[in-house]
Amino acid sequence: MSVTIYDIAREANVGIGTVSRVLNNSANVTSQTRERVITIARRLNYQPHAFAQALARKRSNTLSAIIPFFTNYFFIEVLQGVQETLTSLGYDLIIHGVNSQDQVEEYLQRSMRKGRVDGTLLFSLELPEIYAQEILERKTPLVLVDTFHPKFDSIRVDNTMGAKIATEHLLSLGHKSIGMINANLKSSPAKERLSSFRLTMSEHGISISDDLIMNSPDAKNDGFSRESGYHSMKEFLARGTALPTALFVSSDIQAIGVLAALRESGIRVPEDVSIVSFDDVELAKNFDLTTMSQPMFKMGVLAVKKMLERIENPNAPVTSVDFKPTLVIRASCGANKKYVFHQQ
Amino acid sequence: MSVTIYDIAREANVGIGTVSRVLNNSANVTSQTRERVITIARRLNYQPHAFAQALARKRSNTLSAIIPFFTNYFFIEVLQGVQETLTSLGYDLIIHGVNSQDQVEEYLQRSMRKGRVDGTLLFSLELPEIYAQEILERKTPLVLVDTFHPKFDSIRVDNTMGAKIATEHLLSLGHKSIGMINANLKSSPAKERLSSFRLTMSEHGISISDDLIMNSPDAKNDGFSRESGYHSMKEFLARGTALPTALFVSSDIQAIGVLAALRESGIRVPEDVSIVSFDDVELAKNFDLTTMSQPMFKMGVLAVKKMLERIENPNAPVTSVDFKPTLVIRASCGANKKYVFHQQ
DNA sequence: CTGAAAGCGCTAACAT
DNA sequence: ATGTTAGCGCTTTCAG
Repeated sequence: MSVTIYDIAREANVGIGTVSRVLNNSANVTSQTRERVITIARRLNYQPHAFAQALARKRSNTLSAIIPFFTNYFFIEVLQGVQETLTSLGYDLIIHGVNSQDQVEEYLQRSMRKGRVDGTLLFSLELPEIYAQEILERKTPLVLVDTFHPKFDSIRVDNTMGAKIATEHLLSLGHKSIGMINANLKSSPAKERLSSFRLTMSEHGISISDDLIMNSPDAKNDGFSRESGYHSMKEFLARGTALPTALFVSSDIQAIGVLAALRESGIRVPEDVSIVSFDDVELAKNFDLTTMSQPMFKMGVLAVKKMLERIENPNAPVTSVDFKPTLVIRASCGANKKYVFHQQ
Repeated sequence: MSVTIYDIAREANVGIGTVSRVLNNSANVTSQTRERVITIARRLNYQPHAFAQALARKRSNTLSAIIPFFTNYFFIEVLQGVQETLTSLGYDLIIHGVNSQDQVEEYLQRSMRKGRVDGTLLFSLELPEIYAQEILERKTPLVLVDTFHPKFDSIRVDNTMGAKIATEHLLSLGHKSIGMINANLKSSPAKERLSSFRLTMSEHGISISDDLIMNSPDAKNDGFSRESGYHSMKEFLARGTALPTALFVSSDIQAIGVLAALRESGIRVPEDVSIVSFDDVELAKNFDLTTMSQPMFKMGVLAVKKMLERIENPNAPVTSVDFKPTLVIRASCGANKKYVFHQQ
């Protein structure tokens, strides 16, 4: 079959132990024999067998990521950070795209097959408590991104602050009547963004009636989708409530749907209604969306970093970091005169 | 450490062979002992060690994909097809995102580490001839998606037909002066789309001068990017050539950039210039792009299917399938009155 | 400094 | 039908 260290050992007249040593740069090998082994290995075009290594080392140098896969561009951008960091470290990444919460469990199981991966990254999905226990017992490293559990390392965005900044931006522009198009309240980001919106409004002495708020009933991707935004906006319009002068939308992708729905009704943005959304995915700039920017790439990088630390030191105290989102002003809120949002 | 088949064997008073047999559903086990083993395995919460299995089976049940990762939404949609098919078959997917051709080689190497993966999927990237040889010798299954090599299975889109249909659509709308915003000619899809465009035009008796064609110089993603489209359009405009009445753009993502550049110059679509692009990524509908649709999900599914066949039968003749793209008419070409592309 | 040998956890061929 | 054993390819003691 393939060339193994036995082949090299034979050719070099040394034991496989020695071959292994030079291949792993471990000390105590004459530079003579080292040379010889390396030359032969190269000549034979030797490639180590990853699984055999993993089995012997009890370490696979691969991570898995469980992620609401291609539905939301937010993840793609975080993944990019994960990918690049991992690659530079010689790690591999196994991707498990899930479309619903049920699938999470299956993959959690799979990832936990001992030795399969050194750790797993869970994105934006609630960690079922039953699994939390089991994972803890098995000591499979797990880090959470954009989700939370007290027993595991996590990396999140400060949704409360983000929603506050977004809301205050709108307020500062003179808006008094502000509505919110939200994702599904089952998701914690949606929950947090809503309460912060409410709180901020009330801090400014404005109470908001329920018909100014539209929560998505969608299960798919927890309502963080274009369709969700579109339908929410349609329904909002159908309610007949007076249109607020501004809208806070819980994600860029939804905002794109909102824009479409608005356009169909001949409602202009930002002339008739201002919009600020959340995420700042690459798409956002194509739609000139004013939005709360999250450092997605950096989050990916940090997730990997945390994971590696956890692997090194399984008993270190659990850490949780919150990134602070920043406001990116484009045209959809009407604050930026530079932009021409709609052409004639 | 973790629970192994030895633990189960001991508890069940059987040999590890028997345990292995029931776990693998092989015949010749009393339903009695089968029951017993299964119960114990479940109670102990046994999880097979994937690497040990792979080592013994000489088969890993994982595939790798080398892919110009997050840059182009086309890939994401194909990947979705790959992912879902693989998952349903119990395979894992290791993703290698590359940003340039150089990285391809590194990953090709990595993927070829014997036993690491059962096969690799190469997307849209030229296969260096040196590697082609080596891969053939090593007999690592490789299937190409959106790229081609005579020695390997491949799945592509018929770019020639696609460009022809797109061009003829524009022609049928009465356009005589049609330009093309193309990606980097280093990429074969770009090359094919251009020549087909040229050919089709000349078949209709129209010769096109070079200044109606703009090829991207970008290396990044071979010019299939929003920025590339934006800059190409800007430059096109700067040339001072009379603006054609229609533009064929080599990808949706570029078309989005083109749209932005046009908007900045106050040029309306489709009133001033009609556009048809290529791919039909999900985004396309958000921009009301008329475009050539490629069955991306299906391509992903088929790629996996081909790979599995190749694994089963390494010596089967090489196959190559071409998907036929279809025209999706939206607003950007002005043919569809239903759409209101720009609001007032 | 280096060879030999004992695993890593599992599969599969070989006995019985 | 089931126990035993020999690998799979590599790492890592343990001698020497």
